[in-house]
Amino acid sequence: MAVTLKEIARRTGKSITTVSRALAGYDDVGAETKTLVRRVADELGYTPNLLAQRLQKRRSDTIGLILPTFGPRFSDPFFSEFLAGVGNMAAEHGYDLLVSTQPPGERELQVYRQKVQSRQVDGFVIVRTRRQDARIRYLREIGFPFVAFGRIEGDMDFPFVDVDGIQGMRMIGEHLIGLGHRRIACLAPPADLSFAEHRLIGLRQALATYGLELADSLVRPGDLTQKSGYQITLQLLDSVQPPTAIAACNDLMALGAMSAIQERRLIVGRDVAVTGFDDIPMAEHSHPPLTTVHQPIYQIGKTVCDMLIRLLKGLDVTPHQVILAPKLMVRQSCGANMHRFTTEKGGGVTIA
Amino acid sequence: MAVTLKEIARRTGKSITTVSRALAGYDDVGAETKTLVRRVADELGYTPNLLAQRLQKRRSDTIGLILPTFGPRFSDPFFSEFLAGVGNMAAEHGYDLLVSTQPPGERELQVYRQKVQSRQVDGFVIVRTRRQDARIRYLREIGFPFVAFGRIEGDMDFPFVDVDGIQGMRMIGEHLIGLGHRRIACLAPPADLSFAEHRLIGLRQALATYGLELADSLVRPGDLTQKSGYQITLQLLDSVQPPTAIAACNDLMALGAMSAIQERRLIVGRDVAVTGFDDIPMAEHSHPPLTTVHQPIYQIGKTVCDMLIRLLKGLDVTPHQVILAPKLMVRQSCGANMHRFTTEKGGGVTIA
DNA sequence: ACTATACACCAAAACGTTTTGGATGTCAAG
DNA sequence: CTTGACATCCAAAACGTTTTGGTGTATAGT
Repeated sequence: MAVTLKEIARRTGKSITTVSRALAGYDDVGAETKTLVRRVADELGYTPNLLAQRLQKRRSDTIGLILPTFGPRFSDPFFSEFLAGVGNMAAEHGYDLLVSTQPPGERELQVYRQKVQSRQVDGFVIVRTRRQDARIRYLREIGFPFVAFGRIEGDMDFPFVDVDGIQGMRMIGEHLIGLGHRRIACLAPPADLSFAEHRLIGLRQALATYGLELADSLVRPGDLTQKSGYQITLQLLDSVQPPTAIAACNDLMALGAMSAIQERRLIVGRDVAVTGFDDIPMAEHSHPPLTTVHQPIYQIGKTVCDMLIRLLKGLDVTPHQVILAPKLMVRQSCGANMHRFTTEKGGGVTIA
Repeated sequence: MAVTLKEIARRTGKSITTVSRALAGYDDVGAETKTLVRRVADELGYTPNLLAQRLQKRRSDTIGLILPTFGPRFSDPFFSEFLAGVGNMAAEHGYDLLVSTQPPGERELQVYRQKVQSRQVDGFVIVRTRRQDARIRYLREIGFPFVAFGRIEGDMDFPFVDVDGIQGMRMIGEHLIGLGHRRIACLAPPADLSFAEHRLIGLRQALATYGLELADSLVRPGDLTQKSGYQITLQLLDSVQPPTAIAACNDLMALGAMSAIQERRLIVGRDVAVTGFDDIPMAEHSHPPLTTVHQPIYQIGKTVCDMLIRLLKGLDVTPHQVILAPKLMVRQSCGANMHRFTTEKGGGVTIA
């Protein structure tokens, strides 16, 4: 059977109280008693029963993370990296990470409510915020602790971390325009996502600076998967006036776009430029390497989790709203650096 | 404050016992009392305190899943899909999923031990088994419930699900040989992983059937990432006698291999054939689409979790060892189906 | 000799639930 | 009027921990 405080108390001839306090290091326990208790506890391999501890302390020491999945073939390199960041930080502070998957919708909120009411978690990490985010509205309403990755529309008096999507996409836009592109298409995210808006605005800003406009026909909403990037790009390439550049709002769609372009026997970077957003590990090793905007996803996961833990511990959380500057990663899919891409070894055409 | 049984008892004028039993549906509670109690519970929005419930029931209704991550830039599409499968099945049966990340090694086992001893989880899902798997050895030793995805070396009297890697890789080998390849290189997984051995055996078997051998110099162990596939392939291409086909033991490395080949301005499928293993979502939409072996990862996640839950509930778990037949997905990276790849639309050379 | 002050300890309550082992009342049968 | 069966209810114990509010015993100060 599991070893309990009671058992240690019996063996040391002390009371349960004393044993508990000895192990916790209180100084109303004698030095000898302390060492005795600790020795016996070690010998028996005592580990406190967390369930009991949590009931008594009235907190679960658990952080909730509910992944908004879409369908069974859910596979997002973005999330696995984020998860690692959150998970490691949580573990570092002795918190558990309770992970759930639930597509956005009616039931999603139920899950949050249930976890709150049954006191299963002490706080939530919210990912992929929506412009109108029912999760955030609910949690704020009841005053339940959470930290979001991403912003929302309207009142934003809550802790979050976000990357400046406007600036990121503006950099992409300016870079593409600098390379001579004028007909730029955008593979947009679902419109209800917060970052969708930002990224579109950023792209529009870049174009506006040069007196250009983003034609509605060139803004194509996808679902963030490689497949949708692929399909939309095929359509774009088959249109009467295909774009010369495709700015995808995430890397997965950008990779799909590259596949589509290559399938049409066109050269990415030369015939059509492609850019992404996220800088997932794969971006660096795709062919050609993907020009994109770097988000330190792992680090963001850690930061978000750290902020939440500070919040839970009642510590000061400043700044409680962090907007990170994105970093443009110019590689070859945009047509810049083509010399590297073509001459390095295998010969072939050199475009200086 | 939170609503408790006590509060309901107070309001209904019944005892805590009766309230508890009424809600649980015991039939030693009068019909009227039952409805009364339920009504009041509903009105107050009662949700049982899971911490208390679990302490009393001496189980955590929680399944542990510890991801063996490597480094901070951990990003494996394989895991996110598996996670979704496990998570959904767990949720369906009212179980929580406790996710942790921990690189293999000394500390990893500590984490398992700690979760077991503190009664944080009722059972584990083990992923990416090693040939000598300390996790499995430990859990078996203490008789703690778990189900593994993957096998181990030696005594295998424990529940697991696995895909027949030998057969899968044999199919790959035979397919490549059928296409005329004789110099086949293998991008192998780290040797300590269980499936590494199986896949190499499968490939060797295929070659042996045709009186061929797998030269040691062509077996290159990687670390399963795209980056390592990329680097190893560059080395292979630069060697005196480059292979005509590269059989990667997972899709990520295969994708890296394709990048490397393309960077050398060679055509994947024509100049060098590439194959993968896993059939991650990305495989279908890479360029060219990746010939690989399909593993129903989401489904495996569900099955593994289901088996574990049955185990925990004391239900019959038969068969408790499942080996799934893999499915060869012939696409274009291997050089088959090249007509589709080249002629579909964009013109260019047709290789019938 | 009396009061402080510190020190070392502990019984009991509490956290919120489920289960155990009755208690009470009613009704029909004997 | 008893007896037994049945239906309905509940006090108390238990799960394993932490905290509260003490008690008792030296030692020091007056």
